[in-house]
Amino acid sequence: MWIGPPLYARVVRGAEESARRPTIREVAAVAGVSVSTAARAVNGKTTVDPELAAKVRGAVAMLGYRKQRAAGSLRGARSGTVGVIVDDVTNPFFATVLRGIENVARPRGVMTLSGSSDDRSADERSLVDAFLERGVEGLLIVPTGTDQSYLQPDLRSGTVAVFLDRPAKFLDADAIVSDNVTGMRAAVSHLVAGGHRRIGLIIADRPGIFTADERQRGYEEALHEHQLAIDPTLIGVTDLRGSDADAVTRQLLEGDEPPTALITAHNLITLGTLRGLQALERERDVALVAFDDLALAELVKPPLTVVKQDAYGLGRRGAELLLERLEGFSGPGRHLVLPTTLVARGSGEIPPPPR
Amino acid sequence: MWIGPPLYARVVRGAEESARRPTIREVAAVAGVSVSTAARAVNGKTTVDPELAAKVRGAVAMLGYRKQRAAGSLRGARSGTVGVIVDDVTNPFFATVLRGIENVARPRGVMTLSGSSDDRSADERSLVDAFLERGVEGLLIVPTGTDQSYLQPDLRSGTVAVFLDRPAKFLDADAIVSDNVTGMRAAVSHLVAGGHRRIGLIIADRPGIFTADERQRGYEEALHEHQLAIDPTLIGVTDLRGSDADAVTRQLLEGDEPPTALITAHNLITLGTLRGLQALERERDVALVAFDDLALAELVKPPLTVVKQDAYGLGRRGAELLLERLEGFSGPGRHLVLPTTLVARGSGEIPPPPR
DNA sequence: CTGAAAGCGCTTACAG
DNA sequence: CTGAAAGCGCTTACAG
Repeated sequence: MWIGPPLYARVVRGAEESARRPTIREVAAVAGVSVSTAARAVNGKTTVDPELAAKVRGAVAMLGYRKQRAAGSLRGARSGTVGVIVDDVTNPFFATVLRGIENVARPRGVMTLSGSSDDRSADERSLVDAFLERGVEGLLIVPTGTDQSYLQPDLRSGTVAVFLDRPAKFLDADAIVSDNVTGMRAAVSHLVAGGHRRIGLIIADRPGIFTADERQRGYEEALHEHQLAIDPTLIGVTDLRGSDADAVTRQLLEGDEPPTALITAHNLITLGTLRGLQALERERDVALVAFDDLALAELVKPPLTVVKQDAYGLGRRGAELLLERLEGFSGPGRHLVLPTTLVARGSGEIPPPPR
Repeated sequence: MWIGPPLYARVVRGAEESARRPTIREVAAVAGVSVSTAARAVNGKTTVDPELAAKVRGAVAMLGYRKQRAAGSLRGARSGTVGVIVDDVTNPFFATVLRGIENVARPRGVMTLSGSSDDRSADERSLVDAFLERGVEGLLIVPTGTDQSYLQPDLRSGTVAVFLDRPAKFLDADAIVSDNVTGMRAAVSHLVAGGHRRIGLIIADRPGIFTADERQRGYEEALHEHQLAIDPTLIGVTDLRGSDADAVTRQLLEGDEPPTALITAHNLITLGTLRGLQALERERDVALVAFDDLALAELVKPPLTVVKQDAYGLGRRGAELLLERLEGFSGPGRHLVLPTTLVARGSGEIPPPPR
């Protein structure tokens, strides 16, 4: 076998001082086998003479060889990456979704590229572009409100997409969501059972966002079911992130016929509402049921009654749906709905004032 | 120009029904230019006739072309990815670090592969392996305790690594950490100034973990400075995640000469300690200063006095250090220390009981 | 400003 | 079980 000068030089120098990474060709040269055999050994194929495989392992260790999957993926090998887009990793709900994905994907050799869209469609799209350029096999997306039909061509050419927490719009794809309507109905029913008739809802101003719409629908359906009127003065609307939930809460409680109980539609709103209640010193006489659990929920006074979502399960099951398709499943989009759980801790069991 | 049958067929069919992604070659064919020119246009090089560039853009749109960076990175083009390893994304501290990284890297065209090590060295290494196989240009790592010298060969061949929250061991590399010692000293001094003499510390059992060691050192130095003895019966040790901090706290407070104030060494411990204090109904008479802020810290009773770390800054500045090296900076490892801030909210201002 | 050609590091049939 | 060779989709000198 003839070894050209540059290769020869590298092999002789070993891994000492080069700026380049060693290649499979160099591994093969050092091990004294062909590139094919070196590649087979590196990839753990069983059809390799154990002695040669050992030589290859030795060469790999000596050179500090690392396979570059990018090269193989050009020839059709899997890239072993998926792209994940969440609203904001900094929100524990989405961090938990991400961890659920990772815990399913990683043991199967799939790593996650991730990014936060901050619920902006433009950011969602630029993240999708960036991920696809980088060869992800699939996408797990918490979609923004608008429209996901832009993914159609990519789905046709083999990319797989699964939508988390909210379904895609104008696109047939797998989706996995929480049972927002039932969760919200449970919150309302719990308060009604506790004697409340004036139940306020504090929700973010996100028309078109699935979770917001569904939760509002659950609220209205439950009121209807309990023969209670939908009173717009009981519904407080915050900005997208719920950063003014504090003020909105106070306003709601300072109305003429204020609610005796409140429901907050997501975890960031809950923070503001708690602040508002504490500022008014009303946290012990206004009932509160919060959508989403919080780390300190049991430790505030009174402890927070919540509707828990299975954020981790959203990630896990979503990743499973994706991996099934990467391993060959094809068929129309599947829609999974994960149950929510009402956890009574105290704040939701405050009775209405006697009248 | 001769177009072979398969290419021709694809072009004629358009993006309709293929399972393959369109290539730059097809874009070039449709636009009626050479591959070189198509590539130049796609990459936004200015040395392209505007008319041809427009044709190329048209072909790109028509075919739904997406560049495969993997191919280019084989020829030396940048991969536009970095790998991030944190302890656990589910911990808001690390999620914020990750977001800080993303917010610096993404505008510069660099996407993040990420994973949680759960503070296990084996997981750290397998994540590093997985990321390097996938062609990351650099690594941002919250290292586990052991030893990072295994990265030496990769650093020599051009990989860049920056260590976050804790420095690397046995490896010369950039690192950015919080000022744990000063933060802990501030906590102790604050309590001493409030009249406390018996100040307990609840810390995780992580010998060799930089943050734990430094915080314990800060605690001991500050006691020394204030002429207070280091009393082992005032130091409670929890497991790695602080999941038994509840029990450890109660034990500490039920000793013969219990502390009148407590310091918790990280956010997960704080949750357990608060639970322990509430169970004993002592949260209003034992002072508490917590390392790390928490979402509901202002809303518990009494509101939590904390030593805040700049988690976001850790991510941002860490990413900046990394990008500087990717853009050519070389030199010995730099070490940055970010200040911490004591935020007095109530729990840390509880006076010791009169004696 | 444009195009033909080489080559990055792998994987993958194919022949032995 | 092994090896020689082709080729994935780009980028990059190089020649015009």
